[in-house]
Amino acid sequence: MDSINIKKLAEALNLSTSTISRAFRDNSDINAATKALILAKAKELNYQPNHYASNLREQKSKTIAVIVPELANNYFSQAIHGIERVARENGYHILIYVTDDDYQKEVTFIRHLHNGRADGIIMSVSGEANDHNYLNKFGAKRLPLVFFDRIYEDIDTPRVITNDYNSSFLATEHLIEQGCNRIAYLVVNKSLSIGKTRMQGYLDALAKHHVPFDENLIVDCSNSYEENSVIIKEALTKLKPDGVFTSVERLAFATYYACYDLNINIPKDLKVISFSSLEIAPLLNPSLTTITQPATEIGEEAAKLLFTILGDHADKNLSNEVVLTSKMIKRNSTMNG
Amino acid sequence: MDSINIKKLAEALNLSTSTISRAFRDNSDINAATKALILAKAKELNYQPNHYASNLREQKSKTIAVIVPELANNYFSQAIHGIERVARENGYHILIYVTDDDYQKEVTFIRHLHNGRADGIIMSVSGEANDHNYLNKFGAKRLPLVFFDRIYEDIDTPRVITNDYNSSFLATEHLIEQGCNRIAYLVVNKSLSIGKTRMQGYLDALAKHHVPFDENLIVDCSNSYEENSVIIKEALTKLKPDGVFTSVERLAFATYYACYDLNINIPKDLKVISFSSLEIAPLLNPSLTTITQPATEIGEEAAKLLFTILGDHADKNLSNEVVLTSKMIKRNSTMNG
DNA sequence: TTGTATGCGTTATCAA
DNA sequence: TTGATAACGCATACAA
Repeated sequence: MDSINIKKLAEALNLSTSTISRAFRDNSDINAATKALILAKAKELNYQPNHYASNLREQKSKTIAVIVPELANNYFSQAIHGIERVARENGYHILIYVTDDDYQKEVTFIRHLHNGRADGIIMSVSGEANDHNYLNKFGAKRLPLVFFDRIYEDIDTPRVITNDYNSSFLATEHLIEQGCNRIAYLVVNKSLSIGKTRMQGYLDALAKHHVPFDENLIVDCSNSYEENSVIIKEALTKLKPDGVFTSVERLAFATYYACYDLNINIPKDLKVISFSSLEIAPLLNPSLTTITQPATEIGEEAAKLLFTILGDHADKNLSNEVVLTSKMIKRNSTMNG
Repeated sequence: MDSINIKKLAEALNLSTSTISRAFRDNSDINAATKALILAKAKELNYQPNHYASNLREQKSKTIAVIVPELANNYFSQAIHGIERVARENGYHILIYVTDDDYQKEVTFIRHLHNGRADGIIMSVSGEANDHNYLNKFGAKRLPLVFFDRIYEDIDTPRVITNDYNSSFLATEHLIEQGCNRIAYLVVNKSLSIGKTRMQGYLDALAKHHVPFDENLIVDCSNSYEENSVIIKEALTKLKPDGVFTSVERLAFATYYACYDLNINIPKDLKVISFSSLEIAPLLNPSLTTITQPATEIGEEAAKLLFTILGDHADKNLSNEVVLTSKMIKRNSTMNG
């Protein structure tokens, strides 16, 4: 192996390894001149302190892991971008893990991360329907963890969420004001906390406006594009809703496709509103009314929260929950005439 | 520190650390019974071999770095997803770095990755316009590197690309066949190899069909949304093209917005075709004719290529270039009447 | 301000 | 089949 290391650099300069080491650590006492000398020679020889040796020695990795259910989703891409930015500014690196909404993968990822590879975890969860008590099994050794968007309510850890209840309430109210009284609510997994919160806003808005609630109008969809196509088409033809509120953007897309196929006119026959971070919602046919979550900001806040925890050694009374505000943007998919 | 390590586990079982270590390595000779015993106890105590110690010892990290210009882009999200999948299957982890199209960041990332943190790099480049000779400065120590999509032609390293020249040729020909003879070509950076290749297809198609080439119709755009809006509106009004071919999807979106503002009807007044991996292109108004790259597959191939290199110790004659095929999907944005 | 010596947690070599 | 020991590359306590 002809690769450079601290010892060779030390020999080349006729110095000891500790002096070399000090040149790369900001706090240590070292003569400015020797430091400059060392850094120059290091550059020449392309030397960098070995990351794994440093981390083994210092017992931390300057790395955080990000676990998301999916990547082909504007929301998560933007959130990751936000996390990446803040991490970079703090000198941290990020590892990405995609669960594909598979609970088992989530458990495996988390388990394996507890081997020193990461100093902390930022996660949007996948397994609400399953036992998430596994997170409590690490005892005091559990890595600092921050949830964003999709959370486990019974796990006590900081989280960044949006005002979903309120947004759902307003979205439903908007549909009612536009004249809808048979509003279908499309959800991927009713038992997900995010699904439940969003559904409650829907229910309460119906109640407030004395719109009768029909349980059949809660349509439970899947993660499969093909299955959803069937489910939604059947719902549209059998239930004849005049409004659709979808809890995630891909269900809105599926609704659009279904309407194209079934010759249902949006917004004339059916009004559609959706949670979505799609930047080109105005370009859809028709332009889609959205509840837009501040995805990038959510990622940034989650990262900041994690760094606060990682930095703090005493202050444990940091705010445990950050709630950001989504914005409803009315477009043609819910307009009249 | 109450955390578990190999020594404590050894003590707990009255065994030596070497035996413990062997239980976790598949190749070593070890009594099946003791191995089972060790693994059971390890699970009980939540022990996992420390990643950094292992890596320091073995001089490899089982980690690859992925560097992309941006994340809020369907193409790169899908590509990363593909990379992630293959990496996972091979027991590798992935680090994500976003350059925001900043050459300096790219250089910094690459430099810092040469400290053992990653075993290899998969990158779509950002700095074609700059000096990319920095990649040759590492000598024999340069990490295995695979390019995808946006490449440096003068750097000798494996790459995964698509048949861009051909796609551009066909796209331009399609517009000509639809009756266009003033076809604008919108590009982000003319000097990027990907921009050049794609442009050549455009030029050759014009030539083949004896459509006069007007240099002004090559419109050089930027990375700023606002700037592009101005540039494109001016191009549409001054140059009066009857067709637009955009080299990246966000320029197609910008064109749509501009046309909405200027009351230009697509496809009647202006036909639009674009490179794009947008899955909801059919939902746009009007649905967008695209040249769709197999983004996920590109990511997968890039990862496979890298793993071939990482695995190979002798066979250096592996194919240095993988070319995948894009597909043109005709939709309403280029249809007549 | 610099050098010496030790240990971080693991794996490989060698001996038992 | 198992154990003792050295080494991976670095950072710190302590000595000089």
